Amino acid sequence: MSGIRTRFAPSPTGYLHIGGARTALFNWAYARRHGGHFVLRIEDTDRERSTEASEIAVLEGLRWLGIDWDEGPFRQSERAGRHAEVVEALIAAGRAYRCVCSKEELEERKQRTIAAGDKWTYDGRCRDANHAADCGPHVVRLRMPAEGHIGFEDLVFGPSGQDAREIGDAIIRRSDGVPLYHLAVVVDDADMEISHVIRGADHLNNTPLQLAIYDAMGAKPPIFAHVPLIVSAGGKKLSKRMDDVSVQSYREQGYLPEAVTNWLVRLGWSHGDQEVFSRDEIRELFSLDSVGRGGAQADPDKLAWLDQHYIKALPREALMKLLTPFLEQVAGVSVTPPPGLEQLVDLLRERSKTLIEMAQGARFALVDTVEYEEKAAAKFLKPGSDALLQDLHDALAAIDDWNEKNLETAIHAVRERHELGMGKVAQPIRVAITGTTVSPGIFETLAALGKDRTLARMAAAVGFVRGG
RNA sequence: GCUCCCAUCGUCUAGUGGCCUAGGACGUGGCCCUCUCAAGGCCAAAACACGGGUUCGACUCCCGUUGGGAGCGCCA
Repeated sequence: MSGIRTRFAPSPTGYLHIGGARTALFNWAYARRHGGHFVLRIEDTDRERSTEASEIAVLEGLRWLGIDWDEGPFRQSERAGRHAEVVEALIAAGRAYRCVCSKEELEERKQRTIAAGDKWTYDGRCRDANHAADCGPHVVRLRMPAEGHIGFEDLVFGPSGQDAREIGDAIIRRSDGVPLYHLAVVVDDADMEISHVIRGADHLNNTPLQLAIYDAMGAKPPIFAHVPLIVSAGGKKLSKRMDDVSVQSYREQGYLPEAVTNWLVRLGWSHGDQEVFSRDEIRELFSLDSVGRGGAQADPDKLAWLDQHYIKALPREALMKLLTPFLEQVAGVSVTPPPGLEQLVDLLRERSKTLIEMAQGARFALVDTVEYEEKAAAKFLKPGSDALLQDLHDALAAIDDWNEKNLETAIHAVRERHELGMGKVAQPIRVAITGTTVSPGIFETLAALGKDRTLARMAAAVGFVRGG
C-alpha cells in the first residue's frame, strides 16, 4: 500500500449535490491513482440538521456514480468520546482553556470593538483565568500563539496561510459539551491517518486554524489540496435551495453515471485536450497538479453531449436494462417489451441525449393505439390523403418478408405511381404509425414496428382521414 | 468592514517568457448529407479584464486598479 489515504466527509443534511460529488470523485480518483485508501466519514455532529434519510441518499448517490470506498462509513457522532478526550487532554496540556464569557457579553464587547474601528477576535479575557471544570457554563477555546504565521503548502493553491492573530482563540467545544466541527475533523483525520485532505476551497481559510489544532494535539498534519468551488449560473456558491443540483435529480432525468462523472471531473481538472474520460481513465490519469484555481460553472449542455456519447457506446443489453424504468414511466404502465423494441432502441441511441428522451422516442411502440399530434395530423393526414395511405397499406400488406429492403422497394413503387417526392410519402406514414413527425428513418422504423402493427396503424389512419 | 483567494472565447479549458496571426471541447451560425429528427463531415464567428512596470521579447513574472468569490458562528 502506498500510505496515501483520502476521505470524503459529507454532512448528511440534504442530498448529495454535484459539488460534493466532485469532491468525492477527486478524493476517490486520487486514492485509486496512487494505490491508496479512500475513507468515507459522515459528519453528523450537527444533530439538529442531520437525518438518516439524507445519509442514505448520499451513500446511494456515491454508489450510483461508481465511487466506492475502502473504509467506513464512519459516523462522527460515534466518536464523541474520543473528541471529548482530546479536548480534555488539550486543557490539561495548557493548549486550550475554559471560557465563561457568555454570548451576550461577547456580543457586546465585539460591537464596542468594531465601533471603535478595531477588528474583533476573542479578547482573551479567560485566557489565563485558569477556570476549573466546575466553573459553570463554559466553552473551551484553543490557545492560539499570540503572533507568527501559520503557513502551509497547498497542492492546488500553493503557499497559503494566515497570521495567528487573525484567527484568535477559537471555540473548540460548545457549552453543551459537544465539540465543534474544526476539532472533530482534525481529530478524525488524524486518527484515521488521512494523508491528503482534498476539499472545497471554501475551507482554505479554515485550514490555518485546523493546523493549529494539529499542532496543539502534537499530531502530524496531512497535505491539503483545496479545489475551487463549482458555482451556479450566477457565479455564486452553489446553493442547495436555489439550484437543482442533486445527483439524484440527474439520475431521474435519465443521465448515465459515466456521463455525470465525466462531466464533473472536467470541472476544474483537465488533461490536455482530452474531453472524454471513462471511469478507468479517471482513476489512471487524475492528478492534483492539473487542477485549476478558478471557480467553474457547470454547463448542462456539456452534460447532455456527454450523456449522448455514453448512450451511443453502451452495450445493448445494459442499455435495455437501464432504459426499462423510463419506458414504464413514459408508457404509464409496466410494459412487456414488444418485439422489435431492441431494434428501435438501436435507432434511437444516436438521437437521444438522455434515457428519458429515448423512452419518449420509443413510446409509440409501447402503446396500443397512437394519438396524433394535432399539427402533425392537420398537415399530413388531411382530407384526400386517404388514397395514398390506402395504397401504401395495400403495398405493405403484400410484403411477405418484412425487412428494410423490401419495405423500401414497396414504398418507392407507390411513391413513383403517385409521382411524389419521398417527403410527401414518408411523413404521412410517420404520422400514421407514431402520431408525430419525428422518428428514425422510416424503413427502419417500420421494420422495427412489425408488419401487424404497421398495417393496423395504416388502416386506422385511413379511417381517421375518411371519418374526419 | 477585516483576512484570504481567483481572473484566456457565452461555458469548461490548453498555455509555465519567444512554438500564439492563442489550441481543443460544449454551445451558436452556415454548408454538405437527407423521408422528419438526430448522428456524421466541412467551414465560421467567438477570449488573454484594465493600467503600469521587468525583459531584446510578455497570455505567461512583479505592482496597482477593476471585477468576482470564499472565510470571519457555542453550523458543518
